[in-house]
Amino acid sequence: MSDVYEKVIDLARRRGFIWPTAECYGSVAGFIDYGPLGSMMKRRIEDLWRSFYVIQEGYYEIECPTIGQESIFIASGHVKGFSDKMVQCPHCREYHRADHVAEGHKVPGASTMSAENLGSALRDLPCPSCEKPFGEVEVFHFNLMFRTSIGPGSQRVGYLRPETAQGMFTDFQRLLRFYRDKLPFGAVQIGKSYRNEISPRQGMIRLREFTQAEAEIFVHPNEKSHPEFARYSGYTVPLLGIPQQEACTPVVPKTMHDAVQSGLIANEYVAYYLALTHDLFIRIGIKPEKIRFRQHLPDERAHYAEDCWDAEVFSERFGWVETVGIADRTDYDLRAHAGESGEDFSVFIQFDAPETVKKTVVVPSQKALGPKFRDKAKKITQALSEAAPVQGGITVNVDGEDLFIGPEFYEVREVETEIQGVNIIPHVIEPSYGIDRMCYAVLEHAYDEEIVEGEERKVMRFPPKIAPIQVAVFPLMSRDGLDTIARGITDALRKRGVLAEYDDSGAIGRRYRRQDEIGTPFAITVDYDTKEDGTVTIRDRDSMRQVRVAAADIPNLVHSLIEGTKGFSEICV
RNA sequence: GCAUCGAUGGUCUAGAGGCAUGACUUAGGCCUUCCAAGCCUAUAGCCCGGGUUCGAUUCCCGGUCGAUGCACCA
Repeated sequence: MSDVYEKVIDLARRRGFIWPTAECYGSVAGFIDYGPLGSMMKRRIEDLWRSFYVIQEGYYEIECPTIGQESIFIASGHVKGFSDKMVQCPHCREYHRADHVAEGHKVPGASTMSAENLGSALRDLPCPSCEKPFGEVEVFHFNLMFRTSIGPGSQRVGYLRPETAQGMFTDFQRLLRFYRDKLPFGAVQIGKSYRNEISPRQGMIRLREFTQAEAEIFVHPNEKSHPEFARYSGYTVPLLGIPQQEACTPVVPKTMHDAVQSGLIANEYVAYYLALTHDLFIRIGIKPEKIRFRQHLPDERAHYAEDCWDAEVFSERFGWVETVGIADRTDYDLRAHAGESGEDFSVFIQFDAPETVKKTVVVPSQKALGPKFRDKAKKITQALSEAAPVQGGITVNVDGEDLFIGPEFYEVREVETEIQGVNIIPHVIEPSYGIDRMCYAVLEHAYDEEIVEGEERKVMRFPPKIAPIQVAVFPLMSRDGLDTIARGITDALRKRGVLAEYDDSGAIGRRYRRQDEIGTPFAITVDYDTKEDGTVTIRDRDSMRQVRVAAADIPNLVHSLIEGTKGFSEICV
């Protein structure tokens, strides 16, 4: 038991936060089960995320299938781009990225080469592990997407989604209607995504099935000022921009206002969600000194992305872990789906005032054309209105025949037309959260041990809002009617919507410690004074301080302590 | 996926080719008027498959999971 990771994972396993999946069959790497307390905590984190994105921002949540048809992922680029060309050395049986090996030996165009060509390029190159030349090898694609088929005996290919984002793009037209054709708007989704990682390790950090919370915010390409930017413009966030990374200088704290003004962050939208993420991280219990925002370097950023930042959280075990990605993805995704589906993914932007455009046009005279040209009149009319406006006769081509139409058959007129607006393809701002990584960070950062009267006390210092069990209720002795009173208080708390646990087994000190270890923020104890004056003690997990309060006030008091509208120190006076 | 090492009650651990230790936890009881006290009792274990052997949890081989290194990856 050396580092915090082992202690945290041990505690999480013992107390029902995180379990290896299906242990009775021996588990599989990259999959985990959330136990009773872990599920509760994860749900509370997701709900806090919702309170930011859905309630505060007004981006409604949608829920799309985790299996998608092939076209979706052809459009998104995952069918092509989400796979690696791999090669196995026939001598030492090690796997390598074929393109990386070729690049290492300066094979021109290695990164874009086909599998066949890469195979022949590798023939005489030495294996990076055993140095022997590869010889005749097969270069194969390893796609990180789980592939399946839809329907019985069907040829229809499906994939388990590798991200939740595509659902918001494929529902774009419906969403646009839902938001009554106005930009900006956003939609979010919390759900499972799947990536068939080659070798997942690092416990909860790299999973094959994981939970993402993603927001896709659709904005006008030229209007990237967030309407609520004032909320976070003075908010300071630790930034590790490209300049800092290139100069190897430390993180700089900057207000969002300054970061946007100086051009470090591309626009207000990106900056806004950086600050919001920081805000959310603090609220779920991630330590401020273990948060930084790192900007993607130009070569790691997707070619279409305008700007991209990762929120990284420091872990004693894993170092800086990317937990959230916040990117301005421009119009790439919508254009991709427009191209693949042939549908229109644009938004009509109405001008404040219609623009009037003066144009000279040809107005054919139907009255004159009809009698003269009979059945050809219709086509001639059409051709005339598209012709350049010249006086004195126009030659038009109808059914391969050039016809001269005299000036008596048309009129050249100056007209004013009104243009009501323009069609644009919105840009997408995408904050994408790895919920499992957040859960791990919360567990690791909450873990604490201290020595109390010569005994080690393990405490999970979760924020009250995140703690799975919100309050524990104990009778000092499980007799003399104290247990009945305590059960009554437990019921009253439950009626108030508080998750309360009753416990009367063993010594009181042991019961406090049990709750400390699972991070229950408050404990109510019913003692003999309760029978006299109707008061109970309420104990604060972090300070271990106790105050007497009226038992009748407990449900409302605990509720406000959990919601954070009241702090424990306030009730101590 | 490769290489090395490991796997014993829920947790930590002793152990040997022939009855599997101890501690903590948990449960029940006694005791106890606020921070893992004490006493009694109980529950619970040799990762899976194959081989060698009269007999394997122990030795051998394969697998699974975990740790580490390499590779891979956000």
